[in-house]
Amino acid sequence: MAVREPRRRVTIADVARHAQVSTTAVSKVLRNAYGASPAMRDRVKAAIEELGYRPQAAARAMRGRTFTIGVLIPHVRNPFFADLLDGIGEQLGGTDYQAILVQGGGTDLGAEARAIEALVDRQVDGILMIAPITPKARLEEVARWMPTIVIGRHERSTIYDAVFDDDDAGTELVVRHLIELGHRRIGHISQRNFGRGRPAALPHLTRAETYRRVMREHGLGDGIDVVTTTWTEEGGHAGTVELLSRSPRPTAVFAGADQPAFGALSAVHEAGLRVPQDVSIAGYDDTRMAAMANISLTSVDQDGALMGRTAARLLLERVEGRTAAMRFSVTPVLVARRSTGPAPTG
Amino acid sequence: MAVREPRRRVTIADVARHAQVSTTAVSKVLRNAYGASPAMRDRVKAAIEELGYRPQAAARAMRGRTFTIGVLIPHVRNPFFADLLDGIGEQLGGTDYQAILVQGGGTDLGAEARAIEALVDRQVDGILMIAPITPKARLEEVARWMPTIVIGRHERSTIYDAVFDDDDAGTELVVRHLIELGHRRIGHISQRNFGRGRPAALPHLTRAETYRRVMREHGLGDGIDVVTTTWTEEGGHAGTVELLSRSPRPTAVFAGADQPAFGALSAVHEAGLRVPQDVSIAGYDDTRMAAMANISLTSVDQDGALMGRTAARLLLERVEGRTAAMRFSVTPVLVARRSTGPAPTG
DNA sequence: GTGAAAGCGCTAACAA
DNA sequence: TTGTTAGCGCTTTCAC
Repeated sequence: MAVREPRRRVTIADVARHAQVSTTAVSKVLRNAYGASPAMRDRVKAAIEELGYRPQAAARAMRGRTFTIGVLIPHVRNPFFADLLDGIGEQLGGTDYQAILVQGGGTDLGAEARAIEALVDRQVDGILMIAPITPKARLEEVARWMPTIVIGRHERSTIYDAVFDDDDAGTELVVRHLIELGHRRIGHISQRNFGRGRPAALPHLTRAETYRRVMREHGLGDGIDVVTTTWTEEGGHAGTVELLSRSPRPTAVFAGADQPAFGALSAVHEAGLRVPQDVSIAGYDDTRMAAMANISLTSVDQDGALMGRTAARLLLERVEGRTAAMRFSVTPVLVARRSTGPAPTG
Repeated sequence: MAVREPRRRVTIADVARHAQVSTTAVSKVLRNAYGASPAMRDRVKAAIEELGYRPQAAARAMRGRTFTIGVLIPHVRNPFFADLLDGIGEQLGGTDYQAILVQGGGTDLGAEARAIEALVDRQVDGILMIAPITPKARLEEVARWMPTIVIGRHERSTIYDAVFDDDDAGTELVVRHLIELGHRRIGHISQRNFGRGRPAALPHLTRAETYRRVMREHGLGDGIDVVTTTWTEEGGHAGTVELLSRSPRPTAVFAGADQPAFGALSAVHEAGLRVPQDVSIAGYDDTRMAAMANISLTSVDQDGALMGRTAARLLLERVEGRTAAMRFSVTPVLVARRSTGPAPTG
């Protein structure tokens, strides 16, 4: 009972036989290649339909394309990545390309390396890497093999394309916003650095750097206070607990991303303090939860769907043959909500 | 500049030449197959190491396995699925199998069908389907081709394995909890039904059914009020706005899942009502956000990581040859928090 | 225990 | 325009 039937799959040869043509003809029709008369196209298409034929990606991979786009994603738990994936899906919809996702961990260089290799081993036609922590040299090594787009990192490369948010501008927006509200002691939650080498191109490092710069530019060097955790709800919570234990304690926290900001909100709440009367909280990413009325988190919007669409478009261009490197950056917008307010007086 | 180097990949033949053995020998070593002496194993392994050889999945797929597990996921935005994926990753880690994810949409039968076909076309060794809306007949058709585990649906099948939460028990827990708190008019937010045929096996339908049953069993048939939207923050918000417009309005809302529950919280907040003094809100899934102190959402915990681990384990068993069908159900636990409280008197 | 050789389904030279 | 044919990199008989 319930034995797997080794029913043979329909192949290109079956279609050819059924349509009374050669396998070459079928192959041409499948790829919309030159050299097949309209009449033959119709017959082949009819046969494909009747037999329910579907090309096997593995066999195609041996000679040509797999029509597969590999997406490296640190972790699906980050809601901002969902926006990126929406954009990617939008751009790929209607094409013959299918996106497959592989989780890289986001905090484990080895796991990410394995994820990238998994994609390479599976002969995808191109790779979209979302905020990889892998050293640039290795990224370029991969990019030499196959079309690659790196999302979220700022370095210049002549071998792969880059799509990123202007984290410097976005951070400046939030930090200035807080300073204009009268805050002088502003804590910042940053992420542990998991990569090696010179990874200054990663968002969390740019954000921390810009935060420091803007603070100093406003003569608030003494108000700088950075704690380093992971950008999760739990990490944001722990980081905020630490910041709140300072004396004097900061009157505002720039959490670096929405996920840790949610944890920050809960930590402030637990401490019996009010947002924003006692402590202002700001995030980054403008995820959907941030817009909920009971959360109302001030954040920075970087159009994730646009980034995703652009990245996918650039990748398809590369698959089609472009080799010149391109860079695309999104300009972020501050979305001020009720989690930030004037600094408490006194 | 920046031209893609068509540098040939290292193949099994290169390894064989380098180790002075046949390609057959290399293949045997790779698969830990019988018929290779320890001495030969060592030489081949050394050659693999030196040359940096990696097997190409596509070529393997032509004859044997791809060592790839396909995961169909409705949408990465649902945080509960992240728990499932954690469990799957945990179980697959250390094996030679790699999980690849494909998004199916969750609300579009056609998109899901394409996602499943994409997985089949790519010759994965097995498929894990998370809450598919595809008719059972089609699931069984796929399962006849390749090892399949269905997560989240309750139907019995002799062809695929099922891993699911006991939604009936979980729903009973929440609804009774609300009734015991004195609520008589309890609204419920359900999901539109996107599938066809007899999809009574999907979680949202079980939850709605059980909600109705428990209400009636407590003589609260008149207090039943179900609105149907999508299980997103936005959907939960819209559904709650509708429920709050009733007169008399419900004193509690069982949102069916955490995501819509978050939207419900925001809708109640916007209406100028207090949670739980005016309206109690309960979700399902016990996601991390639910535990945040400022949210403190009453929910039902279904151990997603355990479900994921189990599903992956069952799938590997099937890949190794098991054909008898198995079912595994997780017993949910109520997690009462501050979003639910006594019904307002009067 | 070892290796030669056939062949998986498809694409792309090349001939016709 | 059409078809013949030689592989792509691997696994798997089946001799030895």
